[in-house]
Amino acid sequence: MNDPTAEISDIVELAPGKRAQTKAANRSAILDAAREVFSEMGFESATVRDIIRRTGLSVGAFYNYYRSKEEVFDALADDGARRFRPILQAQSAQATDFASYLRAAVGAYFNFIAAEHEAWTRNLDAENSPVHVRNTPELVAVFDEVRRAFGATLGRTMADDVDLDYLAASAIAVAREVGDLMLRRSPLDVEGATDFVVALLSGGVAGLPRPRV
Amino acid sequence: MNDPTAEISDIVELAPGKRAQTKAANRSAILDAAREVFSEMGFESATVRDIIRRTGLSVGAFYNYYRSKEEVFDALADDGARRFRPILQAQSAQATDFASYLRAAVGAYFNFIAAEHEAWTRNLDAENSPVHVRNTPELVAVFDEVRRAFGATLGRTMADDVDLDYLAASAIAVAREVGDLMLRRSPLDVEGATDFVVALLSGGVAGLPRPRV
Amino acid sequence: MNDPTAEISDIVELAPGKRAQTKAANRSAILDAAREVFSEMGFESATVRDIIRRTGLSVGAFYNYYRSKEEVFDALADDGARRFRPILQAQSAQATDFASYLRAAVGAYFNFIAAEHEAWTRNLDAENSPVHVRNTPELVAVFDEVRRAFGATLGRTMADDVDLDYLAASAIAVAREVGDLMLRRSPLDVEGATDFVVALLSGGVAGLPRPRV
Amino acid sequence: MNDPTAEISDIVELAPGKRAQTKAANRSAILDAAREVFSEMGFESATVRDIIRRTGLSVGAFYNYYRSKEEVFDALADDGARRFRPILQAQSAQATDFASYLRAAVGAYFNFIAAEHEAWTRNLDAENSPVHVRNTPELVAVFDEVRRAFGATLGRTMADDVDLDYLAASAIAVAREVGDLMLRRSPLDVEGATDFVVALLSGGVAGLPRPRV
DNA sequence: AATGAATGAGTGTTCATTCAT
DNA sequence: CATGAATGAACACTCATTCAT
Repeated sequence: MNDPTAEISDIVELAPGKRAQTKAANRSAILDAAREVFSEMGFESATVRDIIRRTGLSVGAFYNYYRSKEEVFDALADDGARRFRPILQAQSAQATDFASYLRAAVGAYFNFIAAEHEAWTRNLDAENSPVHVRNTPELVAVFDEVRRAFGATLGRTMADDVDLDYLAASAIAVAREVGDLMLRRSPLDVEGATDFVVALLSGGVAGLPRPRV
Repeated sequence: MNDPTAEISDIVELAPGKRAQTKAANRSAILDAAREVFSEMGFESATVRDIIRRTGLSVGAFYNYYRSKEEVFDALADDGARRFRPILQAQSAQATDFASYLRAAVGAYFNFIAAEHEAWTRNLDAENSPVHVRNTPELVAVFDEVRRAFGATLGRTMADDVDLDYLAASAIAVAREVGDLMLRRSPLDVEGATDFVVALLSGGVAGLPRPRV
Repeated sequence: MNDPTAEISDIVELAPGKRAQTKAANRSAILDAAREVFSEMGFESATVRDIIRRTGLSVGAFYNYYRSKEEVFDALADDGARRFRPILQAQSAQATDFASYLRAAVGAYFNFIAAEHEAWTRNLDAENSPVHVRNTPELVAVFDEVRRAFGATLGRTMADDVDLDYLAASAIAVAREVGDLMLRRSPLDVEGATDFVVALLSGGVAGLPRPRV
Repeated sequence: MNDPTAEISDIVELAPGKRAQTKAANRSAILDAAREVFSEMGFESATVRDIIRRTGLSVGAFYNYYRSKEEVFDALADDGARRFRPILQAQSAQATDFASYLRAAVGAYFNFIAAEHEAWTRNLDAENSPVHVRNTPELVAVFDEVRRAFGATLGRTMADDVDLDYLAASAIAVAREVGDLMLRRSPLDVEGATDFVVALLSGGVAGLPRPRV
């Protein structure tokens, strides 16, 4: 920055914006790596070196993009929320009753995590992992969003004398657990998982769909 | 202490069990402190010093009782499981159908965590806590047990072509979430929470009870 | 001590001096254990607990007999020297020339370590041991004694224009090394080892005896 | 530093090797410090902090260069062996009989330790040191090499019915002891020490040279 | 005296973060 | 901006020693 030759070579060697592109690429490379690493080892166990190792960058570079390990973690949450919220809202905008909202929201969520697949590996090996794994921050953010949206939709649909807090928490928990399990199975069956959650939360055990073997 | 003979035997010979009493007290003090600390900060973030600080003991004392940080963590799981499993089994022994088992199991769980109250403070301040919170190991153990029992009961009741994995995971997640919320509320309403969970899982949103304000 | 019944039972149950006997026995039990442990693990690696574990006594008892780990170590040296010095002196009293003194001294040393056998296990597994083993303090003391006696005898025998320091150090080193090797072999051959050392130091390689296979 | 072009290239681009130089310097500074510290206090007593204190570096820096305390210790052995072995081999290649090999080997060893002087300070203050001193790993490695070479040469010269193990161990022990003493004297007399060892091992006490006072 | 739980300074090692190059 | 060596606070854990019983 205080090196004038840098400016020149920028112009000569790089297309305009090329540097900005690299910057953005690095930022997101770190973010992606962090998502993986935090998923696999949890926030505390993950080291900054674990993260940058996957990017090919240097430790120093990490601190050029994020001020701390904590900051990437938060950025991850922001990122997840920023990308999922619009999807969720779009999907659920036209929902009129609880069941349709539920289906839209859960479907959106499952499609989202299915798309992120790799990155959301998260609990895939939770069974045998050292137990000390952690919530990806994106989940937290997403859950907050879902919780809010849920509350709103429910308020519109049902008499608000139902225990909304309990219901929202329950629905989110179910979506989360089933989502994790869904990712663990192959082939990936988003529709089946969505059907299950919607059915369970709408009609209870009695209305549950039969899985196709 | 409230045993007058203790004073006498103290002088002549060691009060039988006096030392053992202190040891047991310290052991459980460490266990309690560990439960709190792991709840508040998670396994990784929690330091051995965090734990012993709450007991007034020394670092060395910690290692007199547990061989490692890991071991207290495991002991916590054992402890929780050991105390809850029999309760759970007793309660659910006579259950004949899914609904009755569900009610017995969930009721047992909610009563258990309600009784542990203080100790199970767990996520009570999760909202404002440093985000990096974690599962208490006891929960893990208990959940495993519940999951197993659930599978068994369900097999008896329903055709086993329902997605048992999804269902067990969902039920456990719901019980957990609602249980946490329940503890956060006052007055404590175990019955209400139990009703909610049973109703939701049995009949879906439609059958949900109305909360008494 | 402030327990009057103890005094009584001491008199009733134990022969007079019995207590003193126990004390002496404990002292030497600790000493023996320490010799073994220091031999096997070296001073630094050996822990006080390692030592008392072999005596059946308690940590506290250890500090009743010795003020510190260091003190047992020193006591070991004193002990070794105290027991070996008279033997050495008796054996070498009538020696008139270097060769006869050498034979007497080396023989005495080899017999001594052979007798202590077990305790002097010392380097027996030095080859595969973690390298970080240490000189038993007894060796140090014994060596000092040998060195002194050597100097004296040599002065009498040879013109003192030979390099006494070099010679004494060499002879001690040879005795030590060969002694260690001797203990490693079976059957134990004190005479053969003595012959070797005497021959080597007296007449060099040329005069060496042939080993019996 | 004494390279004028360095200044220029420093500004434009990193001086090639400048960093590498510092790294190498630090590495060897740590190695040297470790040699001293291990010599003075032994492996167990020596702390990593003791070592780095002498380098002015930080604890962390130590682990930048060596993965563990153990590793520096081993590196020390490698280092010593790597540097001495070729010298030893070169010196002893043309030896035809035991006496000439002995002279070449011992001479090489004494010259080596004399050259290393400072570093090999080793036992110089062993007399008043905290007793708990230890073999520098380099000695171990070097001794192994000497032992091997000795066996080979002796096999050629003498009937192999002499006790080679005893002889090799003895010769090595003598060289070591005399070497230590030699370093303690001033002026340094490598030739005198070599003469002594060769004479003692070849012809025994009888053939010993007279020291020049 | 004997016991063994308690103490806490000290050890090896890790890792987020800084900064000279 | 990138690099990666340097830093040092912090951690889990050990162990000589003390001391109440």
